Amino acid sequence: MRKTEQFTLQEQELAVLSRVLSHPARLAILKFLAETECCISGDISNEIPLSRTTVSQHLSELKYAGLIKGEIEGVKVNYCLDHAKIRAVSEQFNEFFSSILNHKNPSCNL
Amino acid sequence: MRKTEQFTLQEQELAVLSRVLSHPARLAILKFLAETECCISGDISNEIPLSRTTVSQHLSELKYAGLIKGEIEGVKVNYCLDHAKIRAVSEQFNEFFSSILNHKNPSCNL
DNA sequence: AATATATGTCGTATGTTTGCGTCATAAAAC
DNA sequence: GTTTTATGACGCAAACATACGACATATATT
Repeated sequence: MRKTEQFTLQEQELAVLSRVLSHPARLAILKFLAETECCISGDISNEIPLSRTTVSQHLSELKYAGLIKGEIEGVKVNYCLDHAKIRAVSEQFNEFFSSILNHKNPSCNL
Repeated sequence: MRKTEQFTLQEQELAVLSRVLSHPARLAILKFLAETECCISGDISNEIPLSRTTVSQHLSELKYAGLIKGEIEGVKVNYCLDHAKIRAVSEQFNEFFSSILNHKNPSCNL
């Protein structure tokens, strides 16, 4: 039903990234990982006001999108931000906003 | 079901903005409005590969979020970007990304 | 070996989004 | 005043997302 394939790759890509950022729990996880730098999955579940399973799901979405990395350490899993990817995503948003703002045309006066 | 109220206002706000940007049609509409500066609703429906009703719905979401403005002109409606709001949103994304990137801590080596 | 701990996967219920046809409204053209 | 045109609102079906308990797995501890 969703007709995403009708749009440009740039639009699809930025839409997917936006979707990943469109849940407050995922933003909270990113912020928490930024503060702690590295931490085990359990710590994150304790910090986020949702069940462990739900947090695990959000973590795997963030990982799938490439925003975070996870490393198994025995029974535990250590998660941390992928700074390079996040920088790239930040750039992508910046470019989009710049591109739509730099078309200043005085004929518009609403 | 969505437990958004459990999170900070900043997180909720950015999540809502991200959601608005999370559909390629809405990104395409923003880009089209940037190129044409001002245009009537009908022009947008013709440009976007979705039905007129669906485009109208996306337009009202963008309008509700404040990213675009619409001005009635007789039977037609003239839409255009709200540059100030878009600049503000761009800033909000920037601040979020900066804040999570500026916690460089050498103890993380994944 | 048995138990405890950390984590991911699966199934499922519920809520949300998307897409579109049909209808309502209101200005413009005739 | 009737018809045409542009648009939004409404209602519905299909798809998708969210949240979570129960289960599976695999490493540690005893």
